[in-house]
Amino acid sequence: MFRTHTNGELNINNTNEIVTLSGWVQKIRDKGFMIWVDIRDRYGITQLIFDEERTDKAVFEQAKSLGREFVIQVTGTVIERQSKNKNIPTGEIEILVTKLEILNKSETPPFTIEDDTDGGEDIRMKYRYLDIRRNPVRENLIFRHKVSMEVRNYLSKAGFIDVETPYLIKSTPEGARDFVVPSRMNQGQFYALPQSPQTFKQLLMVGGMDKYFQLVKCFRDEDLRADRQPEFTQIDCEMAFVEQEDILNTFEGLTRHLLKEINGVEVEKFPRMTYDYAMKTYGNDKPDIRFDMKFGELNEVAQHKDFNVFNQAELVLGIAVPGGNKFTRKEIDKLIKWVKRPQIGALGMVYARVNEDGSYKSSVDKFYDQEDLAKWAKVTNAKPGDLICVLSGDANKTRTQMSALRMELAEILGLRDPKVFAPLWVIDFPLLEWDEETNRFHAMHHPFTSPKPEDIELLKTAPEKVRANAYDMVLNGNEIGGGSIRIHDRATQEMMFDYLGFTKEEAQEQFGFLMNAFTYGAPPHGGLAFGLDRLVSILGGQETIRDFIAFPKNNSGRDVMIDAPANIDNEQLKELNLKLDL
RNA sequence: GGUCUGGUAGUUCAGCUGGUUAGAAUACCUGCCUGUCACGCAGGGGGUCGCGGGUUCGAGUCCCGUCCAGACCGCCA
Repeated sequence: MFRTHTNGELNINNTNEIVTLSGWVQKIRDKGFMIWVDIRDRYGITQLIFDEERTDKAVFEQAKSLGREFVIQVTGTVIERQSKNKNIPTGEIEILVTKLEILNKSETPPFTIEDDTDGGEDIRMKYRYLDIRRNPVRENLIFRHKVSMEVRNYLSKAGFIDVETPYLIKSTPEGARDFVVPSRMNQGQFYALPQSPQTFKQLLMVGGMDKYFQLVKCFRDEDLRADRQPEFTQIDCEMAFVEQEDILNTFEGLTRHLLKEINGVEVEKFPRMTYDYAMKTYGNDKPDIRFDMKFGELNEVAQHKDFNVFNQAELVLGIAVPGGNKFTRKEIDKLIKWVKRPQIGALGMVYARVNEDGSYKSSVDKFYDQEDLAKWAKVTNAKPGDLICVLSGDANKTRTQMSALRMELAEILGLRDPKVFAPLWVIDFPLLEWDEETNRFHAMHHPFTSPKPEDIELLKTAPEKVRANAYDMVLNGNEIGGGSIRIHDRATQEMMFDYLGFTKEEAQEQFGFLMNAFTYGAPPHGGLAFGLDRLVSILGGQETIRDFIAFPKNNSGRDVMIDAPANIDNEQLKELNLKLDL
């Protein structure tokens, strides 16, 4: 037997018991006459003691040979410590060791296995198995486990059936780039890894499964970000015989359950916001509503004077920064420099201070008097002590820039509290989106999304105005889930493919299986998918999803631990009938 | 595909307008230490300054190229 107890459970009540413990050497404190060794496992830390008087000489010498991260097994007596450590649960006792066995030695690890490690991202990823021994990473993985178990339990109890769908499927040109897998048995042909099990879950609805869910890996061959991995996990769900309202209620229920069980937070009914409103008010389809700073459109109150920058602008936008008047000139200059960075791309920023006495001081006093600025304050809802920031130019660009500035300001002001949760639904997304590159419409969500019946007529005259039965769940400025009511009849689906620029033959070749299925009694259905990695990281209060993934990829899509992707040898290429042209 | 930032000891970093033998902390090794728990004290070892080229009497430092890492933009139905 390797252990009678874990390293986190012994306390003063176990005094005088003879126990066996196993674990890793966390720390050795050699005082000469006495050696303390902290032994660690997943459950905690227990202090071992070896001393000249009470410990057998051979064991004492053996203890001197230990090093960091050695795996050891000890047997000894639980004794009360002379000086106690109140910071850890086992801090009142220690083990007077009578038998020490080194189960495995260890090289000196490349970084310290501590909460505040000295290791950088790169080295931690290369030795991820050591990184996982650290409390924060281990706790994150356990946290993820808790979230996914809550999800499974909740959905299972609600009658959802977990069905696995295939990973080796067919490449389609819509959406993100596919990861492809060559087929040996079908030379010259390729599988694709699914970007999502979309069509399969719809076919499950045709198959009468009614309520389906799956915690499923999805793959997208696109560039990475701090919150984006090439393989990621979705909580994928679909329901038949439902309207949008049923789906919103079901998954609002799930999210509320998670916030309560995982975070102990009760939230109100989720606010709903149309896509148009979100874009106009926050410049963004995933607004962070933990704080206010809504956009105010200043065209009417700022375009009557000689200030040409504003007069020539399509849109003049202002936001009121709460308490922003306390910013120094230097801090404001820094903000101006920030919006002028190429990533943001604003040409400048106009600002107006709202003094405590209600008077104004702006960077454009030459053009605007107190009365003008009072109107700005009204439109942006600025109060005394605030700072009004104004950007102008092309409408879409200005909204995007202001949205970035709003988030930056919230960050500076500490308004993005990870312990505060502000979920909402964004609804009525546009069905189509014009793509400049290919000069045609793209499905904004995906081509299986149904248009709102009352907007279908617009498809002929103003396709960009057609709204879809599509919705996103947004939490703290992140899209954590999205879905739609799907098309479930062949004619509408054919029409959609037609609008998206597919020929009849292309549509049939790529999605014939789905449209055929629709002709055999497909029920009305719809669903939603959550990004589990992102959801977990937000509930866990952290920015990056990487620390909630056991073995993540780096910025360039590489696994630096196993060094993948890698070359394959010529034999393998030959077997697949592939030639490299590099 | 693009913008920005970085690459110096095992690790995290400092190293100014180019100028002796490239530093600190931590980790590691040795010794000392009668209750440590971020133990303490003394000593020691440890460097292809990412790589290639250039400018210069002289390059960690300046220039060009390149590779790697990170953040962001494009992209992510």
